Amino acid sequence: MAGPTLRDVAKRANVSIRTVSNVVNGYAPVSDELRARVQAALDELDYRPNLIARNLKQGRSGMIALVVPELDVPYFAELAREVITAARARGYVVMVDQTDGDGERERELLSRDSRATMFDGLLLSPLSVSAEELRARGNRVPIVLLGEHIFNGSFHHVAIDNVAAAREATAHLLGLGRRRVAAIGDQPYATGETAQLRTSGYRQAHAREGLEVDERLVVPTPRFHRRQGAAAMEQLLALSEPPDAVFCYNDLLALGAMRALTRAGLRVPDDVAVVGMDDIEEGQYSTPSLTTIAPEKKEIARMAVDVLMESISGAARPPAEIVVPHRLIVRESTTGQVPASPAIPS
Amino acid sequence: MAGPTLRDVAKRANVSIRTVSNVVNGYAPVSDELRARVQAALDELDYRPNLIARNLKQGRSGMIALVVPELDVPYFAELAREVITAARARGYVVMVDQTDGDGERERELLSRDSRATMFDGLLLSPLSVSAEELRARGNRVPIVLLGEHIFNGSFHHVAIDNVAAAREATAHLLGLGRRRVAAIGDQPYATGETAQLRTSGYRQAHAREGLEVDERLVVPTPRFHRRQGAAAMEQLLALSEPPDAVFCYNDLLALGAMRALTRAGLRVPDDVAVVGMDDIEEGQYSTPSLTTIAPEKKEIARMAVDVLMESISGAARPPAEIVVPHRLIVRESTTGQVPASPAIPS
DNA sequence: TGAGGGCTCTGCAACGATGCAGACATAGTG
DNA sequence: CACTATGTCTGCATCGTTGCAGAGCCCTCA
Repeated sequence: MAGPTLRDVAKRANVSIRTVSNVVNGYAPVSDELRARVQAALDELDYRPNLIARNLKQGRSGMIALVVPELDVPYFAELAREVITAARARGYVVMVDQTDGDGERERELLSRDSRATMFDGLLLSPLSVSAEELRARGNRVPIVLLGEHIFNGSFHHVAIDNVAAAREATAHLLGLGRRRVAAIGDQPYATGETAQLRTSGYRQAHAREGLEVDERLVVPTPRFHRRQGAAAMEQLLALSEPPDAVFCYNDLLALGAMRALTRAGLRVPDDVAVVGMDDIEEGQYSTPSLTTIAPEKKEIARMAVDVLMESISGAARPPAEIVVPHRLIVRESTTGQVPASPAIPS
Repeated sequence: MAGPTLRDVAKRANVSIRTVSNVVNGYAPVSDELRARVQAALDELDYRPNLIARNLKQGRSGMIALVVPELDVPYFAELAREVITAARARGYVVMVDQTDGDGERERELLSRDSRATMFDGLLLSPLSVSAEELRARGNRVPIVLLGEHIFNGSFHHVAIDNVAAAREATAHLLGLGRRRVAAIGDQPYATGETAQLRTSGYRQAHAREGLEVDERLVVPTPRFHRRQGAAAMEQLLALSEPPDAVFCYNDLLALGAMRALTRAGLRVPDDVAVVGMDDIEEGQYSTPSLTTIAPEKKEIARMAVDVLMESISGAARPPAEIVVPHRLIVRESTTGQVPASPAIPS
């Protein structure tokens, strides 16, 4: 099982271990003749460096960890993809773990014998654990938070402007003349403030138009899956005055809501217009396709990895609050117009 | 940056390094008094074991790597989720990497200085690299293949019975009285044989009914995304005698195909019935919901991790060909019937 | 009383690699 | 020709941990 070590190669080539190491790494100058001899030995034994040993010696592992609630939620899958790509570009590999939004699981990360110490840095997308808690457990590993708004600024943090994004999404619906615009996804009691920020944007959009928010149209959901979107939509349809538009706090909720609408025999957007957030690929292919707020996922990943790398190299910058651009992408679920061409979204 | 080591704790508690190690690991018996003293020192310094050093000493890293083509393809995201969960249950963490189906990237894995040596085992879902190649590069790390059929049996391999699954899917359509059943996703020239197995099942189903396959209805696609599904469907619709049903080699192709059908003003399943494969969650919520072949993803992940763990512990079993169950899930895209209740799929 | 046996605790070596300082030979310089 | 610079190559120490062998010590029992 155990492969040959530098020692084995050295013995075979009749040189010192150090010289073999030099050849492997191309470090110090080595005469052509010796290099050839060592290389031959390397090839014959099919030497592979033991990266664990190298890591120990060098004090870094070349690995970062990405912790998300659920990897099979498209937004996180797409984000993970970008993070892995960005990390690779910097010579890092990414360990991915999931917490299922379970606070316990998130806290485990910070516990004494968590594997966290194996990584040079952590990218966290926390749901339950507050920044306070994170800070309290003085972790030695640099951390960058993704997508959660943390007021006290203890950590680097990368996200879109949630208030503005929600405001624009809602304004889009109001701009279409809809007057009973519902919101699906509020989480008034959650530790994570993202949902609250979105609700706040939703309210701002109404305020700017001088409109009142009908509180019955603001539906909280414990999670952000299709299932909850459908359930919330059914609840809204049961109202005496159902909504004529819905702003959902993510695309999955929106897709669930659309499904419920279709089942109820209602047409989207004719009867009810729907907007989501995240711009997951699925929304481009749904029927109807989904109007949404698109965060620059590539940018989020790139910035997060960049900032993390910086922290790893020891730059003791004060925690940065990094805001990544987003934009509204209008599709059929609000305008009902099939784009001229191409027929297939890229 | 560097935290306290066993040495630091030992100095502080005035004991040997070895004793601190014993306390940390609960190994040898340590008197209550000493244990308390050491524990105090551990707490005061907030000691965290250096897992890299531990790994080096123990010769194992507690990490496996999962390599998939694209993490943002729902099937792989869902699979990754299960793999991570299964691995965690066995005390392992999972490094995830993507190859984008790029043969180069897959081969990189096997190259001399790939990080592969850092892991105790590899779970591979290869697209381009053949088993031959994998075997040729004698990697020292145990490997389990996912979802590719490898005839020569050089590696452990976990997958569903692709031929049977495709046959059942096609038989379902034929059983509904459809007579022009198309197939989207053939890859006659691909190294990976999965597509070919599915085509073979598709043909078997026809043969069993004594039906001829119209070769124009078998549409190859370079990849398995929504985009290719839509394109293939458009191509099929342009035929003088378009199909009345389609078997797509995965759900994404099917969703793309449905999208193209809807755009073309056709009704699913009335005009064209659609079946996919993979049972990704999206198919439950699409309009119409998608009939599909559901592989036991949990089981695939569990088996793959189990077999890998076994190889890691040195069991030199001959490469196992593990077949995981699948089943046909009938939804609206073929029967057109909205299930009575519940309205929301679980 | 003294050999034997637990119980605690310790020190050394090792995992496989790299940093560093220097050895040795050769070449260059005044 | 002595002396320094240069180019190659080597050995030792080290990263932080654990395996192993054994050192004391106290107790038991013949």
